[in-house]
Amino acid sequence: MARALLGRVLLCQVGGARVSGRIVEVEAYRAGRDPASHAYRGRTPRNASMFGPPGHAYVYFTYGMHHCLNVVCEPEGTAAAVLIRALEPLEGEDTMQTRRGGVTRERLARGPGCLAQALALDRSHDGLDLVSGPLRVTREPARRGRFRVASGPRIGIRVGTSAPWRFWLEGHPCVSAGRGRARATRV
DNA sequence: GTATCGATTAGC
DNA sequence: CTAATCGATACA
Repeated sequence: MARALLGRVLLCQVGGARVSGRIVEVEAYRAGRDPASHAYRGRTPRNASMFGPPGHAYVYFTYGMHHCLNVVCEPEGTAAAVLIRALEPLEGEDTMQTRRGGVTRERLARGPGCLAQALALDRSHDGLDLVSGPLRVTREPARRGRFRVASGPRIGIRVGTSAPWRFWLEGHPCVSAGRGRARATRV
């Protein structure tokens, strides 16, 4: 599921503007025994949407200042999700520039917290239907251009670090980390 | 009730 | 490397 999202377009029409970008980096958080998953210790008000229907958003707040967007994957009752870590901006670059404080195009949505800021996402968007709502992954086929899919350990976690469940378009300038020298496995 | 820690980021 | 900053979580 995580790899299937790479190269697809995420469209966001919240906050009175239309913004979109191509997904270039994701991480998978598995159901069951993935200790790095927010759902590892069961259902709470925070992670409830992870246990909800697939194809919906799980947006969480962390470090007292950042929001992050996930796509819920498994059937209702099974908590798995894909964290969307970075986008290549396509539409609404000006809007994203305003929200992000005038950083370079490559950095507009590079990193999960930056991505949510560029798209103006917060907890009010938790649970949104990503198929038909104002925030959605479009149905057009994935376009990965010249980029190949690479994989490696997930970022920013202290448990579950051995699983290579981070996937990105190798060499893409909008990927948040490990550009060039990352320990990566070609997929 | 208090203490600790984040699926992060920007800055030094 | 650390500060920022606050909700969730762990524990007394």
